[in-house]
Amino acid sequence: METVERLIRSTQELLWERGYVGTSPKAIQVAADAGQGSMYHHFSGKAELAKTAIERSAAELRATAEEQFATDGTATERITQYLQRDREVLKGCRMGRLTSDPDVMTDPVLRAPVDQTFRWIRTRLAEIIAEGKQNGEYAESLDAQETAATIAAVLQGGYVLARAANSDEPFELAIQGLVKLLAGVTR
Amino acid sequence: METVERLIRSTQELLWERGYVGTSPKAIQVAADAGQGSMYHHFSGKAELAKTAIERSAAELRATAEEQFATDGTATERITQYLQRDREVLKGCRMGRLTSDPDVMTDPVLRAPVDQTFRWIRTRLAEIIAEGKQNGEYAESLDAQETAATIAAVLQGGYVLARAANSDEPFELAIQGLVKLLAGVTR
DNA sequence: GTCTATATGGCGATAGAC
DNA sequence: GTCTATCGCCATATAGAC
Repeated sequence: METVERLIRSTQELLWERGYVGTSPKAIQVAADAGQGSMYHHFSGKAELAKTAIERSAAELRATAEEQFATDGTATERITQYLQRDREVLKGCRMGRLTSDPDVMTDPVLRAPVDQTFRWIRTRLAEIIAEGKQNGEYAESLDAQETAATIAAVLQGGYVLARAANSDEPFELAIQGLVKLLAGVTR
Repeated sequence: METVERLIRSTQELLWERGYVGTSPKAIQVAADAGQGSMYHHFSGKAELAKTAIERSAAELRATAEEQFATDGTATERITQYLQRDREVLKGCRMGRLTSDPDVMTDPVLRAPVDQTFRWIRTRLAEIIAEGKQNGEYAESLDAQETAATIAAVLQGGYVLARAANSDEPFELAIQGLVKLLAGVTR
C-alpha cells in the first residue's frame, strides 16, 4: 500500500481510538510506518491529515449504513436490520466520539463531516419512516423527524453506556428496548 | 474560596470542556488562579486531581437527577420531568463525554465513577418503570431494564447529535420522539 | 518522495527557597 | 502553603540534504 494511503488509514484508526487531541503526528507516523518528512510532504500537517481521515470515515460510515437501508423489506425490517447489525460496540462510533473532541468541534472544517454524517442518517431514517406511514405500517400521527432522531440517539447513547460499563450489555438492552417501543406504534 | 476548592472546580469545568487528554495542569492552575507548587502540594498530580473532580461531578449529577426522580407523580410524569428538565445541551454530558477520553477509559480509577453513574441512572429509571408497572401505568410485558437503558441512551445520544449539529434541535427532537413512543406503552 | 537535523514551545513533574 | 527554578520529554513543525 502507498504511503499516503497508510497515513490516512492509520489516522482514521488513531482518531477512532484516541480522538484528535489525543493523537500526535509522531504516533501517526509510527502506525503508518512513514517518516516525518514523508508525512509533511503529503500533508500540510496534523489538521489536514485529520480532515482527510474524517471525511474518509464519514463516507465509509454512510456506505455501511446505506447497505441496511437500501434492502427491500418493510420500514420496520430495514430499521431493525440497521439497529441490530454487527457493531464493534466497545470502540464506540467513530463519528460520534469526535463530538467530544474540543479541537474537532472548534474547527469548522473538521466538524463539517461529522455534522453532515448525522444529518444524513437522521434524514435517511425519516424517509424510511415516512415510507412506512405511506404504506400503512405506522400511524399517520407518528412524527418521522422526531422518531428518526430518537433512533439515531439510542445508537449513539448505547455506545456511551456500553463504553462506560465496559460491556456490550447496556447497548444491547437499549436497542432491544427501542425495538419494542417501535413495535408499539406499528399497526 | 480556598485554593483546593478552586482547583477541583476548575478541573471539573475543564474536564467537561476539553476532556482529560485535552486538559493540562497549567490550564488548571490558570483557571484556578493557583500556582504550580500550590497544585502539587494539594494533589499528587493531574490524575489524582481528575479523580477528585470526576467523583465530585458524578455526585452532583446523581443529586440533580434524583431531584426529578424523587418528586411525587406518576412514573411517566417523573420520567418526563427528568427528560425535559433544563439542560446545557451543547456542552454535552460531563460523564458521557468522558467515555470518549482514551486515558479515562484506560484508567480503572478514573473510569469507575463514570461507570457507577450510568449504572445508577439505569437502575433508578428501571425502579421507576417497575413502580409504573405495579400500579398499572404500564403493561406487564414492558421490560424495565431495557426501557431504562433506552431512555438513558436517548439522552446521551441526544447530546451527541446536538453537538454534531451545533444546535439543540436534534436533542429536543429525540426527547420528544421518545416521550411519544413511551406514551404508546402507557395504559 | 523520504531522510535527518534542528527549533520552539508546552507537558507533567520535582526541588528547594520563602 | 505558595513561589520560582529547573528538568527531561514530547508535540508540531521547518529546513535542507539525498
